[in-house]
Amino acid sequence: MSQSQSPKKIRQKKLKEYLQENPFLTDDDLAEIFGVSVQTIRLDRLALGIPEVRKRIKSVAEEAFGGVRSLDEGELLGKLLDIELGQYAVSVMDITKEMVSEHGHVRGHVLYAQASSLAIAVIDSEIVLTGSARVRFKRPVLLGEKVIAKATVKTRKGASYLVSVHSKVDNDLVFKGHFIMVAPEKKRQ
Amino acid sequence: MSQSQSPKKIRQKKLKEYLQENPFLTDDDLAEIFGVSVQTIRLDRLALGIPEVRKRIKSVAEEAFGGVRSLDEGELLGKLLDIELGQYAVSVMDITKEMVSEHGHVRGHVLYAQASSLAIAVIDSEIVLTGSARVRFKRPVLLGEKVIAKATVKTRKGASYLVSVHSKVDNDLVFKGHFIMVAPEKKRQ
DNA sequence: GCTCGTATTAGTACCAGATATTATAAACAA
DNA sequence: TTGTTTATAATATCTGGTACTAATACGAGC
Repeated sequence: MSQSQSPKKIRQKKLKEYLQENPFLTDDDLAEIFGVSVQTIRLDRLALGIPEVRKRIKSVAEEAFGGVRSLDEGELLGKLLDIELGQYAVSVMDITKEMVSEHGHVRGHVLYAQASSLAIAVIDSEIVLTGSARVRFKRPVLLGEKVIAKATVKTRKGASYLVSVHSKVDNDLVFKGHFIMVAPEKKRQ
Repeated sequence: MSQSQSPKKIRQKKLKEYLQENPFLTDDDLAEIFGVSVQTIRLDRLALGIPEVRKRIKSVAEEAFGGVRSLDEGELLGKLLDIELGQYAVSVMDITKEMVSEHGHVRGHVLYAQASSLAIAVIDSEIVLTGSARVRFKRPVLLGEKVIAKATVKTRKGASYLVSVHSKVDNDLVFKGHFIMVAPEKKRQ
C-alpha cells in the first residue's frame, strides 16, 4: 500500500466515477473492466456504500418519473411540472456538474435545450420541429442552481406556432427565447 | 365470457393502463391489486407483451439517461477539423441515435449545441459566454448523416463578438445561426 | 345430470444479480 | 518469520422473475 494512493483507493475512486457515468453496469461487467474478481468489486461497493445495479437503475428511473407524465417524453430536458397542451408548459432542471464548463458557468446550449424541448412539448402535435429561434442569455447560471422554464404559445398560423420561453433562477430571469415551431403533419385531434 | 367485455379483457386493459401509470409494481403487487393470483398476472403480461418489472424500470431509466447524455459530450460537440483562433473554426458531428427523436429527426438543440460550442471555441479567450443568438433550421437532419459546421468571426466590439455559423450536410445548408459571444475576462494573449 | 372449453391457480425447475458470511491465498512490511 | 492488509473463492440465501406442466373452477350446451 504505502504513501499517496494505494491501488485499492485508486480503483475505488475510479469505480465511483465510472458508476456515476454509467449506472447500468453489473458487478460482472465491472470485474472485467477493472481486471479484478467479482468479489473485490462487491467489497469495493460495500466500502463505498454503492447499491447493486438494480437499485441504481431504479433510482435513475424514479428520479425521471417524478414529473408530470403526460406524453412520452424521454425527449424533454428537465422535469415537466405542469402542462396545458397548446397553451403553456413549465419544467424545472437542476444544474449538475456535467452541464457546466470548467469555469462553473452553465453552457448556453443546456438552457437552450431545456427551452427548446419544452417548446416542442407544449405543441399538441405528433411531429414538431424548430423552424427558427431568437434567444438571449441574461445572466450566467451556476452549478447547483435550479432553472424553471415556462413556455407559452403566443400565436399560431396554420402549422406554425410562436412559442415564447422564459427561464428563471430564484425568480431572476436568466434566459429568454422565441421559437418558431412547425408541426408539418396533421394535428393530434 | 359473453357479449361486450369478458372480465379477462377488462382486467388486461386495466393492467396495461395501470402499468403505464406506474411501471414499478411487481407481479406480486399487481396480483393483490387486482385480486387474482400471481400466475394470472403473469399470463396477462405474457398475452399483452409486457416485460417484467426490472426491464420496465430499466427502460424508464435508459430513456431518461439518454436525454442528459446527448449534451454531456464535453466542451465541444463534434470533432474539431480546423481552427484559426479569432477567425474561423470547423467541426464535424455524426448523428447517432441518441440525438434523434422517435421520428428520426435530429433534435434542434443538438445542432444548436454543435454551433454554439464551435462559436465558443473560435474565440481566443479563457471565458466565453453566449449573449444572444438567432438560429434558423433549414431542413431536418436524419440519423446517420454527417453535419459539418463552420463558425466565422464577423465583427468584434470590445469584449463582444459576432460569430456566424453555417452547418451543412452534403453541402446542403441545414442550419444557420448568428451568435453574439461575450468574453468578459481578459483575453488570453 | 354430464361433458367441453376457457380461465384460473398451483407447483416445479431454473435464471440473473445480487447479499452475507466464512475460508483461503497472495503481497508485503517489520 | 510473523502479522496485517488485500484479494479471491466458495457456499447459502434472497427477489422477481421465465418456462413449463398439471390441476381445478366455472359456465354453456345438450
